[in-house]
Amino acid sequence: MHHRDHQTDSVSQELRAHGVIPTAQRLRIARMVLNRPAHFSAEQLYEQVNEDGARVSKATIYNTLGLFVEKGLLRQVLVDPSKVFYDSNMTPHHHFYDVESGELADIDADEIQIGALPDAGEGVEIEGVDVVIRVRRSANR
Amino acid sequence: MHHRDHQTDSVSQELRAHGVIPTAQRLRIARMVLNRPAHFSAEQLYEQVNEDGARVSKATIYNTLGLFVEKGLLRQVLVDPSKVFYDSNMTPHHHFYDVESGELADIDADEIQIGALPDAGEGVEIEGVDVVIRVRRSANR
DNA sequence: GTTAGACTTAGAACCAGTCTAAGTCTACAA
DNA sequence: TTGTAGACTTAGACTGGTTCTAAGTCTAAC
Repeated sequence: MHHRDHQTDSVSQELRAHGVIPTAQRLRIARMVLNRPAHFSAEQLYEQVNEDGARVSKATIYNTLGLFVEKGLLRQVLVDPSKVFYDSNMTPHHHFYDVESGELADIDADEIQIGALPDAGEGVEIEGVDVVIRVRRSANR
Repeated sequence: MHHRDHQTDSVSQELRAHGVIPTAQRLRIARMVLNRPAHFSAEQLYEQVNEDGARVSKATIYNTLGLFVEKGLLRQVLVDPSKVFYDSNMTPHHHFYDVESGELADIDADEIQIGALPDAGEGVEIEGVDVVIRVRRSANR
């Protein structure tokens, strides 16, 4: 692995702040994905990370994605039954999903007013609210 | 296949009304699943359908679920990254998803007021809006 | 320097879902 | 009643996203 200043740069600090030990692979992934709105699948990330010759294994891609989700650096987006998408935008927001192209677009949380949430019951904690608007860019025009 | 009155009963008519030719397998599945609120996976349906000795193949389970979704008799619910759930409640509604147990519960559409939807753009048709509230029945009590 | 523990890796394994090719059923015509 | 066509069902092979395993690498601390 090349020697870089892995200890002091801002991405490194961001990982530490979330309880993630920064390794070369995690930094490489974090630089491509965090601090920039991005929607991507594990496979897409794998290809992007290894564009210039294989460096990071698939197992590490999956391990890192799982870890980043667990530590609050990424969210999963479930829109395609066949694979998981990840979203680096951690601000509260929702999604347009183009059923035909598979494209995802963010919707700011304040563009959708959700009224009082129904009571979930005793001792039930709400972990998150996901809104997906499925759209079709029809064969018009 | 046993002889029953496949042509005139109400389930049969419901299938025909949705453009689905009623076969013995489709009727068996429809009777277990339609006209009753139900959340289930393909695997769960496969087991339930064949409780008393194997009758309906996995391929037919998947074919039938896909057909029923296409014809508006069922909806898919994407909450678990590893498999698809199906919902026989076709009235507009949303879901609580218990992250730990995997249980799904319906929320009536009118319990969640969604404000004006953001404009999706020119010639873009909204196919559906899915709201999932992820909950955790914490380790209390 | 050694060591321990955490991380990464290649490749095997897993499993939900799809495909294939052969067989079955049904409706209908002759 | 037989033949035929088209739609459906089936077992089992296959696919592809994801996870597991076991061995190797790295690094921080002693």
